[in-house]
Amino acid sequence: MKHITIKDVAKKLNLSISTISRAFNDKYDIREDTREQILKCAKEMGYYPNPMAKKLQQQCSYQIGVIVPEFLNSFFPEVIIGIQEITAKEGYQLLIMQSNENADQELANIKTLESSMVDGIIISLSKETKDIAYLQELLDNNFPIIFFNRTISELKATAVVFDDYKWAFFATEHLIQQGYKKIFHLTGPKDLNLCKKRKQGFIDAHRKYNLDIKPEYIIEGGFFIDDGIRVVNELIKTNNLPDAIFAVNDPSAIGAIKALKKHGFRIPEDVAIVGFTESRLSDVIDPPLTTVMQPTFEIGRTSAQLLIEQIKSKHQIEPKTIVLNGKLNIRESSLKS
Amino acid sequence: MKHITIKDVAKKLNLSISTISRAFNDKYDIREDTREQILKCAKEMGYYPNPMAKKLQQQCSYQIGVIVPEFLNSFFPEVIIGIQEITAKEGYQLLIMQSNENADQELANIKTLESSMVDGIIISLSKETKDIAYLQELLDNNFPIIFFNRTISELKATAVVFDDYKWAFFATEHLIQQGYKKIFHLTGPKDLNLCKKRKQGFIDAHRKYNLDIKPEYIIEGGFFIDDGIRVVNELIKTNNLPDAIFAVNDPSAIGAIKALKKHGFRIPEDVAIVGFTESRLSDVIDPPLTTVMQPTFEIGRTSAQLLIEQIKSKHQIEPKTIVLNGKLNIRESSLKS
DNA sequence: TTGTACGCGTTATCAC
DNA sequence: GTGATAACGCGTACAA
Repeated sequence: MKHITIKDVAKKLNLSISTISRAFNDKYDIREDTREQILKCAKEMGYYPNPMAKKLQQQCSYQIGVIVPEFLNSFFPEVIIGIQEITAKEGYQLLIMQSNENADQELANIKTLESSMVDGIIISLSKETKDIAYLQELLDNNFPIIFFNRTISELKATAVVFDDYKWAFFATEHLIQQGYKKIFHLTGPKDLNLCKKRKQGFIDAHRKYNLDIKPEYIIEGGFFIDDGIRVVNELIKTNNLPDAIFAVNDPSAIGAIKALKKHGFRIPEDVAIVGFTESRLSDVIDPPLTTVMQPTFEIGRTSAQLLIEQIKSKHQIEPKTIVLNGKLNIRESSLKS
Repeated sequence: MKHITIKDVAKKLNLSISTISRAFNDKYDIREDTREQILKCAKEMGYYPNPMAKKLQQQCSYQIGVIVPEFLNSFFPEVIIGIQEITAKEGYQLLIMQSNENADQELANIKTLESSMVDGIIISLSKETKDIAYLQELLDNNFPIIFFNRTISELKATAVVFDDYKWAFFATEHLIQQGYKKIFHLTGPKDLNLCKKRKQGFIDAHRKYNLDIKPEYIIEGGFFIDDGIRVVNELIKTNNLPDAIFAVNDPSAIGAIKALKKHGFRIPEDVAIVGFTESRLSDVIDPPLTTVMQPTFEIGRTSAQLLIEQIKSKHQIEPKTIVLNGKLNIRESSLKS
């Protein structure tokens, strides 16, 4: 099945290829009837411009690279759907890659995308990324990159983030207002901004209510179910359980719930739990998990919009940080009966 | 940041562009030392062949389209990861699209991918797809397409599927062997092969044990949590609960569990539940869900391998159906105490 | 309004 | 072993 080219159409209609081309790019003068004739004939012949040739000619790929740490949890897929919503409308396609939470893989992905000549990149950093030299170099060369959710302070770039501080504050405040006194925080990878922010929100909420936080109230956890299980098992073993737990994210919270239930503790009667980042799981776990809902689709849409803006504008755009808002979904896991 | 081209390298080294090109495509004669010199210099200058030009010249995009119904559940993401494993190695990139379980969207995706000149497509059909004329036309034109999981009988094409019949049979048999007698089956969209197969497995397992299936034992459900909830609520209302339920997939099973628990029924004491298609959720729900594990990554890898095979071979390849194997993960939700 | 001719950056087919 | 040169399919100054 050989592809029909512009030449075939030109030959068929006894016109030059430029005329055909013009009919398809409506920024040129062309008689309306020839234009219509061409479009009609082209459609009949099944012609459409060869994207490869077009890209080569225009020196841009109309493709956007997306790098996420993973897409097994629903968070990143939802963001990607948001991105796709915008980019599809503008005629861009997505090359989606995952870093697997691995900095080397991430760098390799970036280089692959770069050499694929994507017009821009939307990225959420892996949890272990520290070396940002290469990214910064791209940014300095005016290559369009938008960061979302997972960012690093040193990076001078446009980012779409969630107000982690505020909502961690609210989530903690919710527990305090429910009357819980001894509240533990399970943190995530400590280099990530969002973890720092969530931790700070946790601390400042206590400050507001003049509550003490002992050092052992803040425990290094992680992003996965297993992290929650591990940490809570340790607490149970050392007989040092809190009234309530504020986990850095939902999987971690779910791990905590599973471990507690396994040892016969009731939730929220014995220990209340609050998660972060509404996920499909929060409504499946028993009891349903109180958690902070992030505007995942919105994050995607905003990132995509900013990126396309940046791609289209030829001059440098001043980096800015967009902070999106969320919501606290209160469910059984944190309700004092 | 202008890109370095082959010309720049040629000029710098006082060589012709053909020589440079040869150095990068090692199928031609070239003196080893000039070759090394070129590669070294190119690296210093930051040159790499422009993929767009290469693609135009070679008339193939080195990109593969992937169309899935959704990627919010972990099933499709896992398949995609499997696909990526293989394609990345072979230098192909993925254009991932989702049909949103919508036949029109699916067709639009196919056409977009086609006009993007992807070298092939890997697709899992939406649950409502019936009109396969366009796909069949592509296939007849020798365009490489691999179907996985969701297929339609009429389609003459290579497919990678799961042995839905066998494992539905085993899952049902497991319930029967546990001593359950009145077992209901919640089905999925009835046009999909996999739903028909799972239903048949359910029926034949009963036949093997000479158990009757009354018509009302088979209930039209759906693929989502809400479908499970809806159906079970109806059963509760009409006071017609079974001993056990075999659901067409995990979300459906989880919906059933949620509805039952909400009305105070215990699982598995009052009603046992078995799901299908191991998902992240099956281990989060309480009690843990007995379910059939599909080799998601393997499905992806196999599909990718077959597709690449088909892309590389110029002549027609006889359609074949690859059937992959699974495993029954027995957990609490189906264990008679 | 339309046609001619060149360039985009490669690879491939010739000569030399 | 290396260098011209013609494709690949398109957009677009420039000429007509």
